[in-house]
Amino acid sequence: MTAPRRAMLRALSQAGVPLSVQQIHEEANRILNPENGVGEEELDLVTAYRFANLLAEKNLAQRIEFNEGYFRYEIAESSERPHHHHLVCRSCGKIEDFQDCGLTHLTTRLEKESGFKVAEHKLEVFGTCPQCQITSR
Amino acid sequence: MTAPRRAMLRALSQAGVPLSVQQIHEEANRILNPENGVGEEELDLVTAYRFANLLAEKNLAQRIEFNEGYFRYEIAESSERPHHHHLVCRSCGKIEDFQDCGLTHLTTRLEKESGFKVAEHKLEVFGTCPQCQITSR
DNA sequence: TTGAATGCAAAATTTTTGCATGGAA
DNA sequence: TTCCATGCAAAAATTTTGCATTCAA
Repeated sequence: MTAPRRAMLRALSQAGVPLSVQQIHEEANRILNPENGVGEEELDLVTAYRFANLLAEKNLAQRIEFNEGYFRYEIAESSERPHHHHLVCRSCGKIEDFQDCGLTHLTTRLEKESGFKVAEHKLEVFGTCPQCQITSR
Repeated sequence: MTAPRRAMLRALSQAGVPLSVQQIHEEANRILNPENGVGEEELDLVTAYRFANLLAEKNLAQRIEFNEGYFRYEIAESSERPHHHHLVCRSCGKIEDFQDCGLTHLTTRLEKESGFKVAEHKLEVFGTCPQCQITSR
């Protein structure tokens, strides 16, 4: 367990929302040394890519997509942070979690109808958060 | 309406499943001239990128993500092809559609609980298709 | 001490942009 | 004719790989 990895894990857990590799890189560098500016990072972007891939391979993190064209990473489900999905504000990017997606019913139905064995589902909900609804009026 | 665009639209509609830009490019070239091999395409990959972006901007196509790290494109919902989601085989890549995702309930609940105005949801289901379940035994 | 993780450089891949040409309407 | 779409070249952005060095255990 090295300092860069500790910083990246901390970045992920304190963010509380899925982060892109770029964001992991930025946040982790801030944690390592808040004084540093851009270009004087101690943590290389390559290391962030490698670590993110590693986490995903080992199923320690999940890859999430918000229709941005790249992955975000989030610490895997656990008893502390159980199965959940995201409600994303298209305007300001705010992310809220929600649980009880109620998809077990659907899963059962699909398995019956299609013969597939369902392993997982990916659900993200997009809209406008309360603040942005006011602002945009 | 040019030949390349006609071919790309036809590729999308005859595929019936969301295609990546690379796939749109390949399929459209096949349609334009089945004799051509790789490297002698008449349709440039750049054109496929531009057209895919155009379709998405104009809401004539939807961007779909299957956790592959890139977008797939699918002709937008219509009365002929109403709101649906995808059931994707992780083993062979087979894609089946399904309707009645039953998420209006969830949407209502989320709007009430979070104050968000929900605009859309992304749902994709992953698993193993019947054939692959047999093969992998 | 030793293997794994890192940084740096470079390469590979993917996507976008600029610009002159060509073709549809 | 006129403007938009295209191809080609090049650039930009993103992600991966190679390798020597460093560091945690």
